[in-house]
Amino acid sequence: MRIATWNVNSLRVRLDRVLAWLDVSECDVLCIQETKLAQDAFPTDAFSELGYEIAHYGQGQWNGVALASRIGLSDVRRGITGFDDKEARAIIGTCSNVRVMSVYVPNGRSLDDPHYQYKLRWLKALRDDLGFELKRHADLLVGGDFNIAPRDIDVWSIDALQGATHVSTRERECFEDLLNLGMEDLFRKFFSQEQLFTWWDYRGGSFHKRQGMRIDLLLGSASLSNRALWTLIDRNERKGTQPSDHAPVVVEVQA
DNA sequence: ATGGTCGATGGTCGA
Repeated sequence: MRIATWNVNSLRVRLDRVLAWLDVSECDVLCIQETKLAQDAFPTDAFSELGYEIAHYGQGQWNGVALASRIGLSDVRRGITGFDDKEARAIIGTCSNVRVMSVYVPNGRSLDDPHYQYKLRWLKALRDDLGFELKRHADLLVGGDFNIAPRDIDVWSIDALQGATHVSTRERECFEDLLNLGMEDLFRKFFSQEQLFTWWDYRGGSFHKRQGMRIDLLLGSASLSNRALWTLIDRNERKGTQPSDHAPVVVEVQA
């Protein structure tokens, strides 16, 4: 069973690339972020032609998360339980007995911005919701754009990012709280190296300067993590015509 | 070569 996460930064612009990538990557489940589409505007037919069912939580021009699955998709829930969120940032469903959530964690903007407080509150609500899900589903996977680099080795230069979001202590503590539920950062189960990234800013040629961050993550519960076989970041998808600023991340799990 | 890039939008804002 192959599961991936990808912040596509507008599915309207990225549709052909996403479909082409699904065709070659042979993913069973894809967690999508930043569809930037209204709920009913998702191009469901294009995905069904490839054999994927869709569950979309759309908002309009911002945010928007979705699940695409070719191994079944049931018990879908939108948003985070007990958290009154105006933004479409989380959707969960069951794909062949694995509970899969696609999340788009708030950016935070800057440490003194109200959006940063929203980010911290959002992460605490996510922790509570995942605790709830873990009681019912031993096999849980959360894929998404976390907008957090878990450790200093996950950014191109910690010195250049002093005082910025994505690396601050408080948000990293919130991320650790997710792991403390019994979740594992699956990429780090296989790779300990630094300078391995999933996102590169469009500005200033960051990709070619190798200035990025690892903020797109796949978290697996213990029972799922134990069956993880391999993982990769498909950084080729950051190249070519009209790429997203994020690369997809894939994990293969023993069925 | 006096300049940051995209995508939503149709003013700028968000990332």
